[in-house]
Amino acid sequence: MSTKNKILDAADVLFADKGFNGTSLREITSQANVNLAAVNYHFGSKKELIKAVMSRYMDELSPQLESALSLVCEAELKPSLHDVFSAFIAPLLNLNEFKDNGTSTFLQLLGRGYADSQGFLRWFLTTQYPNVFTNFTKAVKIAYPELSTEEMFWRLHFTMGTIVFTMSSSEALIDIAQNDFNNKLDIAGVIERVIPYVAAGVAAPITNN
Amino acid sequence: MSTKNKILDAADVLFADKGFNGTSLREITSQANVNLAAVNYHFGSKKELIKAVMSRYMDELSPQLESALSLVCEAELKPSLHDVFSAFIAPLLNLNEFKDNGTSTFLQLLGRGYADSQGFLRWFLTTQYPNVFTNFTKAVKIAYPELSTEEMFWRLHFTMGTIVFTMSSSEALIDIAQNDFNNKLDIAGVIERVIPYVAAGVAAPITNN
DNA sequence: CGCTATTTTAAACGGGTGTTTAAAATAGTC
DNA sequence: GACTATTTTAAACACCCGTTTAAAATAGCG
Repeated sequence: MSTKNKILDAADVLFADKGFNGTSLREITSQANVNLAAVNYHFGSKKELIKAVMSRYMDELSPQLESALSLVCEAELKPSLHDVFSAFIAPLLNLNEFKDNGTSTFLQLLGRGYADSQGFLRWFLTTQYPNVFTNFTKAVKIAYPELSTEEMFWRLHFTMGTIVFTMSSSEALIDIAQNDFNNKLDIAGVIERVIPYVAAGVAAPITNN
Repeated sequence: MSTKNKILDAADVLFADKGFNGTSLREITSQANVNLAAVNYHFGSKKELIKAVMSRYMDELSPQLESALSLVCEAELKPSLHDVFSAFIAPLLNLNEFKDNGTSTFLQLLGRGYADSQGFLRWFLTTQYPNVFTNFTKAVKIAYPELSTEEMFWRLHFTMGTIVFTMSSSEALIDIAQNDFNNKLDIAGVIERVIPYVAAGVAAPITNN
């Protein structure tokens, strides 16, 4: 395996676990059995390494997400919000075949990216992968046309928050669920539980103010 | 003003803005016009300072929250979920009188605490202020008795995620809302928008699996 | 005032950070 | 097989971190 991939593989697990700021290049390179300077040789800087880690997932995910969403939009029947959000399930779970624990790791990374580094990752995602966002809002608009653009903006951000936060602490939650309720749950189970929640949230009655 | 309070005031703004790990003691003390060593003299360590910053808010908030929730529980009519979640509004907004931008700052701090330092703040809150959690789950149980304890566990965590994530990036979102929709919004407006969302999410139909 | 206790201060400590350097090792090509 | 280009390596760089020290300043009090 190439040095570049060894670094990427070590980095995304550590980044997901301890955050971008909380993971040092020395941890990454020693985990990857690679010289410290290799990161700056192959990627240029730590910031570029972070971008590369995220790109590896997004380049795999975003085409699947786009086609799943356009499939929902072009269906015969008008889709429900539950249909729209369910379109995310398969592409997200496919990340598990792309890489071990890919789904969980990617969603944790997403959560880290929103908290660390003052929103630079948000900028990166929305500028580098804008189609995912526009296709998604288009699908929601079809499923719930009464919702104003502004109201939708807020509710989609609430949804983003729910997903990202849940997944970034999903391992701890799964542990608690297993201890307290003796219910063995995995990442797919969490996703199936969160979909009805966010669909109902977005579908909430419109407030009049 | 005492050195201790000067440090606390500088710390909570900086912590909210850049996270706990992302803020150095040198930034805090120079912002507070105070000597670097004062933090360790008055608080013992950075970790204890973080606890002190959170305690200052929680000690103000938690009694108000407890009484607001018990008031909802003891009302004549069975409360709706919207009633339960609305019980948070007044106590949270009261933080603005306790301190400038108190509501926004506190919620941002909460969001930071969940992301940084691998859940030590979650431990701190649930062990030091457990009544808030138990009263809240009690209230939800009254409003929606059909919901199993396990399902409630998950939905309350989703809710926590929505709130925390939204508020930790609320300033950026308010800016976007103002530019794109020319709609001047403040933290109270965000709270009023998120309440219907989370209430509907928790009230979602129960999945059968 | 004089004495003690508290608080503030400048300086240093030991350690970790991302990045750069220049030499050594390896791979690729004529 | 010699020569170039790419990759790897150990070492050092400059800087920031939380914490500690011991002396200086201040406050409180009989």
